[in-house]
Amino acid sequence: MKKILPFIFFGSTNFSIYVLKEILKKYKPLLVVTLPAKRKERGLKLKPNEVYNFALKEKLPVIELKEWEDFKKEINLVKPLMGLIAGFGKIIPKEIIELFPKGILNIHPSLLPKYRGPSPIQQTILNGEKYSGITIILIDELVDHGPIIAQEAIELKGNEDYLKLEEILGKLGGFKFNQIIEDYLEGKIEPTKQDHSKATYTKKINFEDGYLNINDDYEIWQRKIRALNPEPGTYIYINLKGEKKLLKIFKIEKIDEKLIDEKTKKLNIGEFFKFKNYLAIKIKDAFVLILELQLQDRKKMNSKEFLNGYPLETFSINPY
RNA sequence: CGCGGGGUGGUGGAGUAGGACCACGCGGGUCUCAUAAGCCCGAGACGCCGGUGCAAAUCCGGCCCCCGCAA
Repeated sequence: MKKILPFIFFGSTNFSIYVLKEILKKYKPLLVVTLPAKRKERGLKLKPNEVYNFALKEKLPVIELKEWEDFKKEINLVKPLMGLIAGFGKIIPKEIIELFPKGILNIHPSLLPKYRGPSPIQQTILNGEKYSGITIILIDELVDHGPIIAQEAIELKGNEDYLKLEEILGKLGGFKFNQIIEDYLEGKIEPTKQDHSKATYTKKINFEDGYLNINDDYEIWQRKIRALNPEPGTYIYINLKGEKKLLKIFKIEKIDEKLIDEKTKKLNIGEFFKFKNYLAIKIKDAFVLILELQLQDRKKMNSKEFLNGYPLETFSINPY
């Protein structure tokens, strides 16, 4: 039987859902708080909020946070002992934190103090880290800065993509929370200060970060592709019938040089060629087989299909 | 009403008024010791509704769907 823990859960991303799902195996929150559905994407349509829908499906009380003032009233009604944030996306003001007797915990998908900020998962992959993990902290007024309650590391295989790592860390975060929360509430865990001198920060990922440069190493390409899909995507530019077009790249493989014929070996960086009917390109230190791609305005497809419609001689690299 | 691109045989594309074309795939045949090879033959398509025209994939209006960017 699920135990009701007197806490409020704050979350608004897929990471939040993974965490919450795991917690629900053992506990139920008093309330789920998420950010209001925003008008976004093509046509600025109202995009349904995943966490909100998830909470409804699980029959959990859920509200959308609009004004902090209104939220204060909600707190007075619910009377939570503590809060838990996992992928919320909004900074909680000090005066709100103070309304929770046991404070607000945050499950952050990195080994703090490394990778504070908005894109810890992406940065972990981009930097080719061997380890990742989650940290549960007690929040203070600064972002990802509060003392550590618990931490759990995992070893990375080196082939995780963003979605996979988000899932792994989300589940791990929820699991760890379940393990320690009763001890925490009973005062058996003493929070330890982060070593702020070792802190590193991540920034918001933007579209430009997904650009794949033909003068970069294969390793960089492959990390970017794993870290930055599906959002914001990784891409190169090509000239197609006299026009510059965006070409998104979703899946690549390094071609074993032993399988490359003499003629292909002489290609310059940035030249395309055909390998086993798939599209391939020479970059700085490798011959790269492009498996899945998407031309601007068209659907995602494999490069065999792409070459049916756009033979090799109809396009070339546009190096920015 | 954020900006923009697009819906053509099974797949990817070309085609802005008058014989619907190309590549891959598929079926049949043929060549080969053999082949995801080559050659020959073949089936198969213009998102939906309406309008203008002698004539519409192509022009006009409405609808549906897909996609890139931006936020």
